[in-house]
Parts: sequence; structure tokens; C-alpha cells
Amino acid sequence: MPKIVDHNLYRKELLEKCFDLFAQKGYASITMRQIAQGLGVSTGTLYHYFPNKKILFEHLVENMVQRDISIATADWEKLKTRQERAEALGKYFNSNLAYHIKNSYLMIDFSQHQDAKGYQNSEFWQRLCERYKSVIYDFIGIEDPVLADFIMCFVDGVILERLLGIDTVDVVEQCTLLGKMVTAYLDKN
Amino acid sequence: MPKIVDHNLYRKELLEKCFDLFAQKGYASITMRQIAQGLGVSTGTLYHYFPNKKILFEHLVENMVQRDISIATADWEKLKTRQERAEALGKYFNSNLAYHIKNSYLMIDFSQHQDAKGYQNSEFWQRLCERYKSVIYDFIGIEDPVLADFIMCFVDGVILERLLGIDTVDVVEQCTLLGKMVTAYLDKN
Amino acid sequence: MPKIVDHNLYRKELLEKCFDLFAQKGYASITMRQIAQGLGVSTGTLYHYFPNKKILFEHLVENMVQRDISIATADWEKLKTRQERAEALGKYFNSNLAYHIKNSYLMIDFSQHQDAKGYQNSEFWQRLCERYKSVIYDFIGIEDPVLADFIMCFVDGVILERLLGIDTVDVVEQCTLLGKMVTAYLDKN
Amino acid sequence: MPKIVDHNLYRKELLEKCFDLFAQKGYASITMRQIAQGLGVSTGTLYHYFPNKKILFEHLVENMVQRDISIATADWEKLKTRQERAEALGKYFNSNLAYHIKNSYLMIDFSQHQDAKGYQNSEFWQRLCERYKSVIYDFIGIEDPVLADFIMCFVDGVILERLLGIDTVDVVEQCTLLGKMVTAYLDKN
DNA sequence: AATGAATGAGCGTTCATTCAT
DNA sequence: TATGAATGAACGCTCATTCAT
Repeated sequence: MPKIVDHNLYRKELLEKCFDLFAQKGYASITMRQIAQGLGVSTGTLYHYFPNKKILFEHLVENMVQRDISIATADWEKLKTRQERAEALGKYFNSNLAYHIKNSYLMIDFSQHQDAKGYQNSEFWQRLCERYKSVIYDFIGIEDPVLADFIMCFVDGVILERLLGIDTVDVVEQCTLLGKMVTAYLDKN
Repeated sequence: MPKIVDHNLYRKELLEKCFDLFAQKGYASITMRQIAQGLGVSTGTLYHYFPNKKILFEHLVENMVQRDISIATADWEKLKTRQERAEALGKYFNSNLAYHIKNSYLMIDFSQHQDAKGYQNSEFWQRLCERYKSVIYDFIGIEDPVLADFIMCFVDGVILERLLGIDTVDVVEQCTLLGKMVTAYLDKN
Repeated sequence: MPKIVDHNLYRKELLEKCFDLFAQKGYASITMRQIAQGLGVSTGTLYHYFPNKKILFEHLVENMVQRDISIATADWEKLKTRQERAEALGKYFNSNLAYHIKNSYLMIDFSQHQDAKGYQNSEFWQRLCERYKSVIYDFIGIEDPVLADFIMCFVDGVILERLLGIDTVDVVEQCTLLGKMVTAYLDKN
Repeated sequence: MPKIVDHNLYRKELLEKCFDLFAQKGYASITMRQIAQGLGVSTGTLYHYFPNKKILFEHLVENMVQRDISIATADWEKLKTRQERAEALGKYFNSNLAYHIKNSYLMIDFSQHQDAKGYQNSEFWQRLCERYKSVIYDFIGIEDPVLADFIMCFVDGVILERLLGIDTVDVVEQCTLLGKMVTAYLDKN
């Protein structure tokens, strides 16, 4: 019997530790050697668990998104009005803002990389977006897809502003405004 | 006998031509050789005018931003209603969408540069953001700074979605919706 | 409790199964992992029986050659004329041509091994060649050693052409021609 | 003006020096670093002149074949009879036998390498074989393509035997016999 | 000023081999 | 005896940068 290791568990552990490494430097800039070193393993071991950089990143994102959504939606059930929920959304992003900024940067960085070409039509990516949008549908209680896109754009935009270093934008304040605007719009139509 | 050349003028010319090259492939992907080739000079010459890739890129961004704003606002004066203007905004981004996507990517890439950290508090960057917002103020006819930020976030978010490859988002449609939402919101309050 | 296994017998069994694996991909291309997998054992076990890839390969070649000659000569006894036998030779190589090509490649690969340099003067190698030639003597019914060498060269050459990818060479046709040429030559002298 | 170098000339010089390096270790075993070192340049320089290992090898072979054929056929014009020519062929291979053995090994080694997959149908390879065969046609004065293939197989086989370390095969003697056999065969038919 | 040949550290990845269990 | 996780040197190749001309 070899060294006793739960392959899948260890994979998950590595993935967990990977996130910050990727987030610190971006997909393209961090090297597999640096990741291995950061994880305290050899490159060989890293490749033993993940066949290549792209797939490592893919697993990372899957992990991240899964966790994100479950955290974000954890205690939204008790919130009744749209306005309450919009404000909870703002609070969610505002806590761990640095994390969400990193997160966004990673997605952007990867999407522009050679490795991502042809990726945007992939099942994986499509599924990601669907899951993302379904959170908006369910949570804000919206059925108009154009409006759902609107909210998605806005939310990503808010994070982006902070990523760009524009600190005057206040995430909570903006989401609060979002709630009001959506309500005003829906009431009128 | 050296060619008689105005060093600074030639620098500016090179910069101007550089823009498309960077915008086509992104900062990380384009190589100095490719840039030199695209400019019709040798790598040696390129390095004669710019000490390294990063500095070349920084100069480029400065140039780009300056030009961009003046183009965007060129013929908006004749549009009267908010809705008209919101829709013009959508059309502006929708034409040359690929350009605007790359443009955004370049800004993001730039903002993540180690050297850009200081930049974000710099006079240059601040001025840039102010100018950006004032376009929104003037153009959409909004005075509430939170609402101006909202619109800025949204617009950047729309571009970002496309950068991420989410093609279902329609820029014109989204801006049209923006106009309606802003109106509904302002009418109500 | 260790499995009760006759070490040498198991070695031989592994060797037998190894052959196809090497023959399919060639010495350089197949990895120890692939071999182990093909044998249904772990890499650890493979290394338990053979200290390294080279020695595994050497044992393999010894095994292969021994087996090959006995197969080739199995049912040639009933063929009477030289021409019949020459054509049988062609058919023999033509069936399992892919195998013979790989086989030749393995021999060539082996012969170029650093460790094989000593081998070429070794009793083993000498004996091998003698046995090879004696097949030609017996089978084609030739006693002139130069002519035997000629046939040996030709046969190996035909296989080599195919190894090099020259598909226009037809093994059966060539061996048929060989029969005619030998006959013409022997009749004349 | 950069360092003054005749690009094509230098390429040719590098190619010339490359041959022994490849021949010593085989295509797969020699590394680009070792080649560069052997040539006294950096890997970067090597890649400046040749885009990859495969193409480097391709140029090498082209060079080699061109030279080989012109040397081989240089003074065959004055030889009149087939027998004289066959014997000249033997002498040609016998002088520089070590070179021809290396040469054959290189071709075999390459043909089995991953890089060569799909290569055997390439224009380059086809042209090589055609040129090779046309030497046989012209020189030995043969028009029957099967017979030309026969001779090609035989010649390659002779070299192969020596490559395999079978020193009892005498190249000159074998080619002399070839001449006689071809004559006997053609006289009879 | 201008060229492009030259450099070499570093990339993602592979794989023979070792070793704790 | 048997396992497969772990290693790390080495591969083909890239590219920002330097420098002799």
C-alpha cells in the first residue's frame, strides 16, 4: 500500500490553498512552480493531482463558485422584500470585498488568456453563467431576463470599479439604490 | 549621420500606432517583437524609445484615455431627452464593441500592475475618474453622485460581461433599459 | 503475508506481456507507467522485478528473438521449390507486417543502446545471427554464405522500407522477385 | 546595423555542424540544449535560425541528402557497364561506412518519433524518396519499378546489417553480387 | 539613431525512479 | 510483496532585453 492519501480530499485541500496564489498574481502570471511551492509540494505532485494549469484553474473556479453561491444565499430565505434582499446582496459583497475583487480579476484575467479561447462556448462556462443568473432570478424574484442581465451587469460593474481602484463607489449604497430602482421600474410597468 | 527626428514627436507617433496592437491581443499576449513589427521598426528601435514593455504600456494608457473621452462626447449635444441619450450611449458602445472590450481589458490589466498601485491614488488617475463621471453628469443630466456612480458601474459592467464572453447581454437593449429605470426612479422620488 | 510467487516465473510472464506494449509504441515512446498499466501492476511492482527500463528492454529482446525464429520456420517443411519458399517468406512477413516492422525497430533501437555496443560481440548476439542465417540456408536451400547474407540484407531492407513509411514497396511482390533472381543467378553460375 | 551576419550562410554552417550531433545520439535523444552547446550558441540563437527541432532536422536531412547524392553520382558517368556501376555503388557506401550507418540510424530514429507522424505522407518525404529512386533508375539503368524497389531495399538492408553490428556482411562484395544477380535476372527475362 | 543577432532565465509539462506505507 | 504518491531534473520552446555593429 502506498502512502495513505485520500486522493479526492487532498485534491480539494490543494484547491482551497490555490485560490490565494492565483488571486495574488493572476492566472497568466503565476507559474506552476510557484503554485507548487506555495502548496508545499513538487511540480510533479501538482501534476499528479491536476493534469494541467487550465484544468487546475477550472476546478478552482468550480469550487469557488459553488462556495460563493451557497454562502451568498445562505440566509436570504428569511428576507422577504426585494429591498431587503438587495441590501443583503450589497452587504454580502461588501464583507470580503477584497476576496470578490480578486475573484473578479481572476475571471477576467483567465478569460483573456490563450487557454480560454473557445472556452466561452464550453459547457463549463455556460453552466457557470446559468447558475449565476439563476441566483438572481430566485433571489431578487425577477423573471424578465433582460432585467436579470441588467442586475448581473451592475453587480459585476460595482466590483470592477473597486478593482480599478475607484474607492468612492460604495457597494452597500449602490445595492441599496439598485433595490429602489428595480422597484420603481417594476411598479411603473 | 543620425536621422533628424524629434524624439518626443516620434515617441508619440509610435504610441498612437501601438494602441491597436495592444488592444488586439492584450498586454500579456502581445510580444515586443510583434509590437516592433507592427510599428515597422526593429526591437532595438522600440527599446530606444521606451525602456521596457511596462512603461510603454503605461504611456499608451494615458494616451488612450485622453482620446477616448473626447470621441465619446463628440456629438451628444443635439440629443435632448434622457432616454435618447441613454440609447445613444448604448449605440456608442455597441459600435466598435470589440474595441471597447479590449479597451476595458487594458484598463483592468493596467490597474493590476504593481506600478499601478501608486497610480490609483495619483493625480492622473483621480482626474481620469472625475472626467469620466462628469461625462455622465453632463450627458445623462444627473446630479446625484450616487446615481452617477450607479450608471458608471452599470456601463462598465455591461462591457465586462461581454469581455467575459457572455454574449446574451445586448448592449443597446441594456442601455435602453437603463434609461427607463433611471426615469422611473427619478419620477418616483 | 507476501504472495507466494516464483520470482523468476513471474518475471517471465511480465516479459511476455511486455512485448506487445513495446512493439506498439517503440522503446522511447512508451513510458514505464504505461507498461505497468498494460501489465496490470503498479510501477512499484514493475521496478521490483526489473531495476530500470533499459534492462527490462534487454530482457525483452532476448525473449522476442527466441520466440520469433521458431514461429517463422514452423510450417515451411512442406514447401518444396525455392520459389514456393521465397513466396512463403514474403507471405510470412506480409501477415503481421506491422508486428515485424515494430520488431525490426526494436532490434535497431536496441542495437544503438550504449550497453548494446558490448552486446554486438557477445556470444548472445553472435548466436542470434548464426541462427538467423541458418534459417536462410535451410529454408531457401543456399550454401553460399555471401548469397545468404544477400538474402538477409534484402529481407531486412524490405522491412526497413516499410518502417520508413515507403508503402509502395510490396513485401510479397519483392520476395517473389527475390526467388526469381536467386534462381536466375544460380542457374547461370 | 546589427552584427553583420549572412543569415542563410550561417544557417548552413550550423546545419553542417549539426549532423554529427544528431548522429551521435539520434533524433529523440539529443536535446536542443545539447545541440546549441555543441554549436557554441545559446538555445535562443538556435531557435532564431530554426523554429523547432523537427524543422531543424528536416533542413539537416535535406542538406545531407543533396550532398550525398551529388557525391555518390559524381564520377559515375564514366562507368559504362551495370556491373561496374554496381561495384562503384558498393565502394561508395564502403568508404564513409560509419557515416552512412549514422545516417540510416537517424532516418529510422526520426521516422519512429512522434514528430514524424503524418510525415511519411508529406511532400518533403515523398520528394526525398523520389530523388533516391531516380538515382537508382538513372544509374543502374533500370526501368522496372519493382526491380528499382528491390535494389533500394537491398542497399538499405546492407547498411542496416552493419548498423546492427553484423560485420560479416561486406558491402563491396554484396554490391558486386547485386550486379551479377540483376544481370542474370535481366538476361533471362 | 537604428538594427536584429544573441542571450538565458523561465515557462508548462513529462517521466524514470524512489520510498513510505 | 506490492502500492502509487512523490520527486525533480530535464524537455522543447518563448521572449524581454542587451549589445556589437
